[in-house]
Amino acid sequence: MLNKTYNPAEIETSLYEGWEQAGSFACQPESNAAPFTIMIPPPNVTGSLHMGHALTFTIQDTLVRWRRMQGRDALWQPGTDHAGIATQMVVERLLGEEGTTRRELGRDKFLERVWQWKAESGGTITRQLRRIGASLDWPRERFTMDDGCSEAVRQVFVTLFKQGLIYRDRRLVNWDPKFQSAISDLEVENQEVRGNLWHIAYPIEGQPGRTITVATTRPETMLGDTAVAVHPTDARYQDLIGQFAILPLVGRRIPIVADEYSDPEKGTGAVKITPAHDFNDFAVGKRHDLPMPSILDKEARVILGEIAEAIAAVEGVADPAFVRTLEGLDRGMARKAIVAELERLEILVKVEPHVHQVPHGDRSGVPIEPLLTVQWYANAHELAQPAIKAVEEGRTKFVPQQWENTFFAWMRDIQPWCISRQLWWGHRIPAWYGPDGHVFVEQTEAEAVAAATVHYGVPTPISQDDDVLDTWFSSALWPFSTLGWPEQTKELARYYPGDVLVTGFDIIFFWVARMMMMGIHFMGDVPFKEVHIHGLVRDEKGQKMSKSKGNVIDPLDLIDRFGADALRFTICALTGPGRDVKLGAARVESYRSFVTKLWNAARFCEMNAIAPDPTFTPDQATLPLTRWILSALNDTIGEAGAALEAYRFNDYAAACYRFTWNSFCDWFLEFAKPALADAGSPEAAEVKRTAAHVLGVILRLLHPAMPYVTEELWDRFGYGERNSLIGTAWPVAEDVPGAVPARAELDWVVRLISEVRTVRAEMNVPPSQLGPVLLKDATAETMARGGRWIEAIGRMARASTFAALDGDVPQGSAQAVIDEATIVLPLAGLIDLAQERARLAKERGKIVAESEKTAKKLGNADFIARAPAEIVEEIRERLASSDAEVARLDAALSRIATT
RNA sequence: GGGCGGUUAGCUCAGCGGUAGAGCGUCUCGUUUACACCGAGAGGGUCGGCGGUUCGAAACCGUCACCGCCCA
Repeated sequence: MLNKTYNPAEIETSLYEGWEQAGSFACQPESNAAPFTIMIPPPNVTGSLHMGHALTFTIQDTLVRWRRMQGRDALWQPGTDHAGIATQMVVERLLGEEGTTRRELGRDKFLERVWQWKAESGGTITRQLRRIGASLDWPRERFTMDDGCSEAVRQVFVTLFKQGLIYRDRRLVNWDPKFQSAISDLEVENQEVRGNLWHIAYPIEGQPGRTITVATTRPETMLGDTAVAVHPTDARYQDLIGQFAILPLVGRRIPIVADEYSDPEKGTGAVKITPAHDFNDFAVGKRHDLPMPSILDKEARVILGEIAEAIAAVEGVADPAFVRTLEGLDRGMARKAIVAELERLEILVKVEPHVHQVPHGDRSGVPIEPLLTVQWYANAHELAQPAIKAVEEGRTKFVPQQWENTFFAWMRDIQPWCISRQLWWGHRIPAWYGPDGHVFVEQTEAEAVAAATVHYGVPTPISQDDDVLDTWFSSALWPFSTLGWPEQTKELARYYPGDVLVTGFDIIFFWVARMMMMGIHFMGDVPFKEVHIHGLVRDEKGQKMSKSKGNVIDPLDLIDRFGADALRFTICALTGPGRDVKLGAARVESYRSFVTKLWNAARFCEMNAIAPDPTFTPDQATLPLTRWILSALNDTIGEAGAALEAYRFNDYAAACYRFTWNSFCDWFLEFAKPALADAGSPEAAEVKRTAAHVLGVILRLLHPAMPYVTEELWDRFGYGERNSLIGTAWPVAEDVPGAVPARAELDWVVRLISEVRTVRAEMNVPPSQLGPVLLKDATAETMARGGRWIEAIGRMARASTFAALDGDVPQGSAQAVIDEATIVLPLAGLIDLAQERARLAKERGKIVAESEKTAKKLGNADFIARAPAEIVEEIRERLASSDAEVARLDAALSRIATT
């Protein structure tokens, strides 16, 4: 016997282990089935499961389980990426707690330590993914730092280098002073900061007393100024273009240049140019061929080395002694000192409070310092072109399609991709330098040594580049490196390209773009045929979840409280295309009711000895009841499949919910009760076999969304072996004979019972009070139909008898209209006639309004002339039926009119 | 400043040319042997504003307002 209530915690773990041990998640490379491949954007190895993961993995698992049931050979490739910065940070923090540092330990020991950490703690997220039921092919789990992936990285790097698509360059990068590494544009977050706009007067050379006032948010960078820029058309400064200003504090003469970058509307219209510490200034510096001295070091402390020769004493403007005191100061301290000195010199004209965007490292949280360094770059512009083309040509499709625009906008304006990172944890760049700095890029040290020997003519010591590659460099290879590339494995041939990449829109630039570029370049084909972009998970109020807001919901907590199925079904129910998902515990709690409802329906079936009968097929149905539910089931199968096909998880969930609760439980099982009680009849046998069939289909339809409870019920009922639902075929609609009349009949019964219930409820007739249900003016066919359902009408409409009414309506009757007939409920003494008249009048009012609306439409000659004939016909029928209903209501009213 | 998305019942959303819908919540009734994580019933909307196209607009077009996100 099933328990009275469903307890997810009791069964989830053992069901999952059962599937996993049975190899139910495994792909079948040797099979003839069409493959279905999903490559996950690998989660960060330091990560733990958050609601975003719960959303994306629920969607993916729903797709994978569905396709697997459809007979596809599903490969859902699991794994994690090595998350260079994040992982290094985690391990450094541990070292800090132990009172040591990465540098004290040394590179090799540190890396050992990271691997140790990975072994102990790197499996958190993969364990948690099991809790939500994700059916990933675990034995194939990969890690971006494992040997195979690392070999792929080296091969790709060397190949791209030799193709000229990877090169070293000295340019500005986003420098994170905390990690002391370059970071990606995408790891930079602009934060609004309340700062100041400092207006500083720069004296004009040779024109005593004349100054040009620049406005800046970063006065500390002025040590590195090499120009002042004004807009070419700015009338205020025309005569100064080509002149020189004296840079305060430093004493260097710097040109005043005309450049459109300067905005006449902002500040004073004159801006100081510090090419080595600002991206815009760098561009100005390039255009005007300006020197680019760096005045901040890798920890964002002042250095004077590159401007030492320029430092000069200028009376009242520049004091070398002051400048020398700045050396080694942190950028914040330097700002204070410089502002104070400018004040003292009385060349600080104005300080204006100013709110502006300051770039911050998304992990370190500190302001990013643009820094001139030599880094490795990939020519993203070139790699992007085939990726753009692939999307233009529809070889990769975005769903919803609008995200293509985001992809195009990013890819068409893509900047050189800085791929080197000044970290220890990651793929060390396979580049070695000779004593003269000549670079040898090879896959192994031995090959590099050999190349160096050839180059120099004698064996020559070389040393490897200290830097590692951006984590995304290896993630970009994931769709093929995990399949064994560069080996030409059978998996690679079979599962590449993948069918769909499922991810959030914030990931388009990260994985989607990069996987596209690398996939096309190295595999000659796109890495996935579709990209399904889903929304973000937010809290109930629509706020983004964040630790600082304290509104984070832990999916594991929700699973503990309500079960994985409830969480998963909630996610499906709330996931419309391109919509964010607003999720709170209350939503999950309410969808848990659905899981319980299914459980209880199954329990009811069990109590009535409903058991699977593999010999049953829908074409054997003979009764209106069974034909009706089987036909409705066919509709649901169609809706659910079409919804999943279109990534409309909300429609899929709603179709299953509606059928299970509203059709199967509310009506079918209720109608089935007499047949079930009368176990011996052929009708009872058919109803039972049908109930078992329908329940089995419900379990199959719901399995992708609610794998646990459906598998449990499937097994307990004996539809199949233990853990077999996951591998059972997805249902298809099967022909049901006589479906149309069966549906007309049951539809009528449902309407009759509902009408009677409505009238009784509105007239406050207590359910315990039974009464006759009489039909006036009903055709013989209608009466026969009602006669077949007399038991259900009695039980569900609280009817003592069901009969035709030939004579007058009994005193004190309530009435309602159904098709050609009028329902008469003789309730003398139980109802208030005045109230009943009011009720009928109100009903009549509604129908009259409807009738008038349609009549008006038909009175419009243009409508008759221009609307399609079938629409006109439909409106005519609507008018006829509403007029007929008004007439019946009028008759009903006149029967109980006061006299 | 540029772009994208949104604005429909108290809440969350579906509908995207032909009678305004669902789930949840609310109210009323109900312990009828699957289920109170339940059953029955009800109430609740000039579909953000204004124009336009059309026989017909919640839907299509224009415009404005407000909200959210992305890029400068």
